[in-house]
Amino acid sequence: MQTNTATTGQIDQLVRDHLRERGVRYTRARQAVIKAIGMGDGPQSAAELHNRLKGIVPLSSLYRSLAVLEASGILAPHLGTRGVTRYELAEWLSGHHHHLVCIECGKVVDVELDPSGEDHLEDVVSIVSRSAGFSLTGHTLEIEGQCPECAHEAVT
Amino acid sequence: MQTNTATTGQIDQLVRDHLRERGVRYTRARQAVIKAIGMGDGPQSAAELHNRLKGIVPLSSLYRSLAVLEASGILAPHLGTRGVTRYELAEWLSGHHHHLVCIECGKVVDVELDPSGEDHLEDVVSIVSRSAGFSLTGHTLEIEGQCPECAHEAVT
DNA sequence: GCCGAGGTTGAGAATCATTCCTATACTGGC
DNA sequence: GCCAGTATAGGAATGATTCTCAACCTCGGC
Repeated sequence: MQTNTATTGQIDQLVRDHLRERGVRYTRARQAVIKAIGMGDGPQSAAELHNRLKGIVPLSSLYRSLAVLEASGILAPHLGTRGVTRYELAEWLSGHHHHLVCIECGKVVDVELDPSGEDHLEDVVSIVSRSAGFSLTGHTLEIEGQCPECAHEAVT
Repeated sequence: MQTNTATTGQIDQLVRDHLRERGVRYTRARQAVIKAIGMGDGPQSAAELHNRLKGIVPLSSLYRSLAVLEASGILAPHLGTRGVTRYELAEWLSGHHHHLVCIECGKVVDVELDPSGEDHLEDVVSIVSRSAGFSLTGHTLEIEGQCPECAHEAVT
């Protein structure tokens, strides 16, 4: 579930416009990638996407499309589970959110904070980054735990 | 800089005791790894550590030591820049902290929040994870931005 | 409708981090 | 000092990702 409830079609249009503005083509492969990403309910790895797009987009093209879309600000990478990069729609498409990451299976679930929590967080973030001399571009709260399925298995 | 100012020697002793309790040997290679990690001021990758330990600990042993120390709760992995896992001392050795990550060069700097910010954050985290059915094990705030060096280069 | 420039694709090779395998070396308890 | 259980070195194997290069499309100009 995306935290914004834009439909696949709406997102497709937003992406199309955004790319046109920047003079980047929205080719068939890229459209397929966006669609596949919209189908999951959290960041997805290249392997997972390749699976969905089997026979449509070869792996090398898939990686290239991901790189282009990331460079154009459409996708955001999430470096979660060991060794694999998962991609999701950038925040301006999916809404600002944070991640619950399962330490067992690597599953990532998007969550939103309530407005007051988010405001507070942003204050803290900006103070901290300023004091370290960093020019701030974003933040994510990564919450680690066991997802319900893994917690259950651990008991059995 | 570690946020706790335990000396290398103190940490070494804490690690030694912790491992003994769990019946894990504190071999020369593992000691070297701990020392090398204590020398950096943020999480370090296997390659960086291998560089420091050139000729002392071969790569395969280094990885094995990292795995053992992680499993024993001495080290914590940080999956930062694309494709590389960086290790740092676990929080009970280095203090609870968050990360400022440079989006250009991948450098990671540890930061602590002030107590009220941290308290607030913990409340938020526990509410969110409970509502998703996750059993909470930890959290980190990842703040992204440009470090002073990279920001400066961008200007030049 | 045709052309050329430049971006894009496909397929496989190459690279990089990490893990696995196996023979050898060490350690602690007896 | 010997044994069983661990740990190590070093190289091969794996898996994700990136690169290379020839063939292919696409867009704007004619």
